[in-house]
Amino acid sequence: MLPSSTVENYLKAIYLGEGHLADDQRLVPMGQLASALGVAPGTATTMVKALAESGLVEYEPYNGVRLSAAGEKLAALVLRRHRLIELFLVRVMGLGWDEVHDEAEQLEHHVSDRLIERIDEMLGRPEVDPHGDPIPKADGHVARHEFDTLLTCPLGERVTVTRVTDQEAPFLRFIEQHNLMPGESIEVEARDEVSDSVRLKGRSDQRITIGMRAASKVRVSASDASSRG
Amino acid sequence: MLPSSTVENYLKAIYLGEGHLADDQRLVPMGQLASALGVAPGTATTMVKALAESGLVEYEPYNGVRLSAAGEKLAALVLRRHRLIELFLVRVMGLGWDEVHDEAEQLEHHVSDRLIERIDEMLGRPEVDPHGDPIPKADGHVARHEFDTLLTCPLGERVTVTRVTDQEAPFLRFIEQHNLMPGESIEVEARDEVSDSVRLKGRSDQRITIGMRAASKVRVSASDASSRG
DNA sequence: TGAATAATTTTGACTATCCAAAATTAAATC
DNA sequence: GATTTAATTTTGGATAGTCAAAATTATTCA
Ligand SMILES: [Mn+2]
Ligand SMILES: [Mn+2]
Ligand SMILES: [Mn+2]
Ligand SMILES: [Mn+2]
Repeated sequence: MLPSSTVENYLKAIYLGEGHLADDQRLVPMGQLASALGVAPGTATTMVKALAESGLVEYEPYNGVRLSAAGEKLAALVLRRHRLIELFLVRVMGLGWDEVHDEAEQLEHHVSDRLIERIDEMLGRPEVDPHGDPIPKADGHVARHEFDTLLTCPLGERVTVTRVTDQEAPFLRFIEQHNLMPGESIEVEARDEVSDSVRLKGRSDQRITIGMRAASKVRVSASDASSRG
Repeated sequence: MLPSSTVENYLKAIYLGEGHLADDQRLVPMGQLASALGVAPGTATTMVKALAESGLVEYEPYNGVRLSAAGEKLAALVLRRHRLIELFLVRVMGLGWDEVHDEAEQLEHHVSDRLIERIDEMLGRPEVDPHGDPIPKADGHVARHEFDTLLTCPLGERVTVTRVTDQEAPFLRFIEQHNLMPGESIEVEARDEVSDSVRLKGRSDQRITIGMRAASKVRVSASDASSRG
């Protein structure tokens, strides 16, 4: 009865897919799901129908799929394992933040509850992973902070990077090389629609200009008093 | 082309099964293999024929199966991962030596070469796992020490426990509770065929009497100068 | 050496997961 | 509103791994 790694991957992909959507209409389209998982569309359809049978998702033909309460809890626990493992690999094993995602993608399905509890304890019950993604609690509850991106935050004010929402290694290495990792204090100097670019002032007034697509993947919060690492 | 965890488990079971046998006639019978893996006999037959197709084993119908050179190397690498993981879980994560085997049984298939290298480095290139089992090198080479068991070692001489060849948690807990773990210095006082028992003098002259079956699972070496932790 | 027993292999069938291509439905466009 | 396009589902088929039970081969033992 325990879910296979395939099932866990589907649930997680739906969970993450739902994130992009509004609170009411949170149906993930089949096409998006299939491409997120790297399977053919028909495969996703078949699989989702099976998941619906076992009560983990609700499926609306031609519209998409959403998680049931049970499915959402399971997905959150997979994500918890994933993110705790990522942080563990960076902090304890000394791996780079750009190489832990793929490793966690495998291990998240094969680590026992007992070991996860050990890791959580050893890391001091952390709230976020190396990319700033929140770590769900053991009961499946997730703290959902809403942050601005570099596209929506105020201009000319110091802000702190809180989260980088792209797991691709080359992007993460770029972020690291330019001191834009979570915790860094930066400022958006200007945005230009025409050139599709955003100009930043980074650590020690270092200037960088990045594209808007990239800018939308960096989340920030106001750099004043109230914050939690 | 990379082997599935099922294939890895078969190769490892054959490798370990061969251990019991003499150097010439090292064919593992199908029945033993099937029961080691917890599958039906017919399943093992089918699977072994497939392994033979891909050149990982040599299969003699009605006689049994042995590893090819390629299969032996693969098996040794799986065992390397298994044992490094066990030691890591005990030394770094603080798990008990009686609970790491099952965890390692899963993780051995899903940990990357990179992470294994990190673990090996972090542990200081260890030679043996928490049970005293030798850890194969990255090239597949294994140091095969031959040790006496408590059934064959000299009577009335101090010896050092080097290895405990049973992974069952209750047995390991028994060993631990009576200070018979690898590294402990003990002495066999007497053996009695009739009562099927072996009397030991343990740490601080503590006396224990165990059965011969159990005694055969504890390996020891002479307690004098030359030894390697 | 012939029958009884034990080990092994074969057969037929099942589940989970996947793909390619055809068929269908929905959305967009004229 | 009819037609083209895009998304989705269906169909037919494949692979890996498994089991139960029947058939076969080997072994034991009288
Ligand atoms: Mn995964
Ligand atoms: Mn992450
Ligand atoms: Mn295993
Ligand atoms: Mn071991």
